[in-house]
Amino acid sequence: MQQFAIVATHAVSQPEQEAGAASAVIQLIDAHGKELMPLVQIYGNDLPRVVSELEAHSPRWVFDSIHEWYPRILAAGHTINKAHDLGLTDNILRNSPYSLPGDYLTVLRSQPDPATLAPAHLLPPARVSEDQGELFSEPKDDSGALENLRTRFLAQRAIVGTDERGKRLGLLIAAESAGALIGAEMTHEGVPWDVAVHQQLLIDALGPRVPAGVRPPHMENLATQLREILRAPALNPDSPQELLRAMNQAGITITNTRAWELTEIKHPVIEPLLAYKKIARLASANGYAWLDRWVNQGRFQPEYVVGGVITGRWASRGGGALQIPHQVRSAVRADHGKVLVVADAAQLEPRVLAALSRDTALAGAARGKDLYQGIADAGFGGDRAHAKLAMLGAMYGATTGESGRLMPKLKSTYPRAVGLVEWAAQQGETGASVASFLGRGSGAASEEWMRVQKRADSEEASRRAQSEARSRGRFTRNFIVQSTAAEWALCWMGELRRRLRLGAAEGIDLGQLVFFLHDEIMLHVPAAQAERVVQLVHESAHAAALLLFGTIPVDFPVTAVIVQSYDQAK
DNA sequence: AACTCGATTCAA
DNA sequence: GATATTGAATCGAGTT
Repeated sequence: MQQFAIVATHAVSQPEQEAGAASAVIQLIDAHGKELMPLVQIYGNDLPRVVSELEAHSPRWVFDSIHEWYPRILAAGHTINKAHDLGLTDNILRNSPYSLPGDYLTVLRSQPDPATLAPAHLLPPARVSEDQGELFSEPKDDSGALENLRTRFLAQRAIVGTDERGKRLGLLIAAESAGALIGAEMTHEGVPWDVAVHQQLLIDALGPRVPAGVRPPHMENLATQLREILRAPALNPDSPQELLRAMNQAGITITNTRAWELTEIKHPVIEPLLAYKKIARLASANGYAWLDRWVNQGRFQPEYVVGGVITGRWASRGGGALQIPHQVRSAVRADHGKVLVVADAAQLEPRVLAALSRDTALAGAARGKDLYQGIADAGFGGDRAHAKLAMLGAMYGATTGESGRLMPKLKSTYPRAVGLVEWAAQQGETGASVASFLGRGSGAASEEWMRVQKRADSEEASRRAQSEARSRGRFTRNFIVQSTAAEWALCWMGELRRRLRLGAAEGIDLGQLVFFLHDEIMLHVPAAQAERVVQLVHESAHAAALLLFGTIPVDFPVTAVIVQSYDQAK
């Protein structure tokens, strides 16, 4: 029998707390909400220990926010197996076309911000606290209280159906919550970061360390060169405005100072300028300040914001985890006796499109390891670059240029796949919403957007409406692919975590997931287990596709390599 | 002093 | 080639 353990803060007044009242409570219930044992009271910081003991019942832990609760359990050295995140689930249910209609959905949709409170009419009357007159008492907030969480949990379960759509939605909710567990665990572990290696590469690129606020030696040298070449003795090359002005005065006709535009220009200033920009970026984004701030005791520990992107991709906080430049990846090094297993899904999004659209021709092209070569051989005269350009253009909504010109050819070769993204774009342009395979909704168009569409009364307004419609079309076009790819990645990681834990249960330390980025994962693994983990990574990818789509003729290959440092991967 | 916004560059 | 999705972070420069 499935059991659920609801963890709630025990909302008590200040005097009660000082008198030694419980800080949290745990209620164990079955799927119908029936209580299975008396409330467990938690005192002080005893939560991790109690959770760890109750884990023997293998319940699904219900939290208002895994992100808020799980780190303190991890910090105490414990982990949990399964969980349900009420906040993340609310966010999914609010936008999903698969949520069953009813009071709870109505309430969710009436709250534009993430819900933290159960709808009042679904709750028992609030207990009136006796210390309302207290001048210095905190305002009462029952959002984390047990009855509230229990009601929300049961209401959420009630609007997930048992048909195909309900099953998909249920899988999405389980995967999202598993993702939240994994995110917290990865933050806890951290990416192994060799500070000495990083410092050395900074010295190589920038010169010896100087105090904050002083320009590093190699940058200063280049700045001097730039000032001489441009005859602008006071130039601060860190200011795009100053730089633009100085370059214009030197007779270089440009309108911006973006690196990729500068590469086109022939002028003696370009080479040192590009060199300056490159190391300036390193110094400001991943220099000494970054190391001091974000790497502690050999670990980079960014926070992951699960579901932080509308498409279901993760966002991150702290240290720019979504953009670790290749330049510094040699500093990501396994501890002694360990290795990194770095894996990524090969051309995930077009494969997802093949699965979504049931396009057997595209599935055929995806049969091999290299999907773009498959497309190239099927209709682009073996020209892989063109095939890739066309495919990306279809998924992003390119209309002009090379990519736009290749579209008719792509559409005639893969009518179902291209037809699907075009349908999604059309939906978006009319203000409708679209959804991922598992039912994550894109959200309806904003009222402001609708207003702009309706107005369109002048030439100018009409142009703007057109442009915004197309822009929203590109968003929904990409949404169906990106969001479903994110779901595949969640399932992949979830399956992998399950297998790693099975190993751990048998007393074998298979290492930990330490990093995730859209379609790429990194594990920190005891060297002796590396081959086995690589196996599990492949197995999990296969299992994820099966879990998501069932048996379909689309492959989802992953590449997994065993390396000592991150720069050795691909 | 604290905030916001645009420009830029990095990632998938 | 020049074009299209989603993000984070820093800086300068302007605002409150």
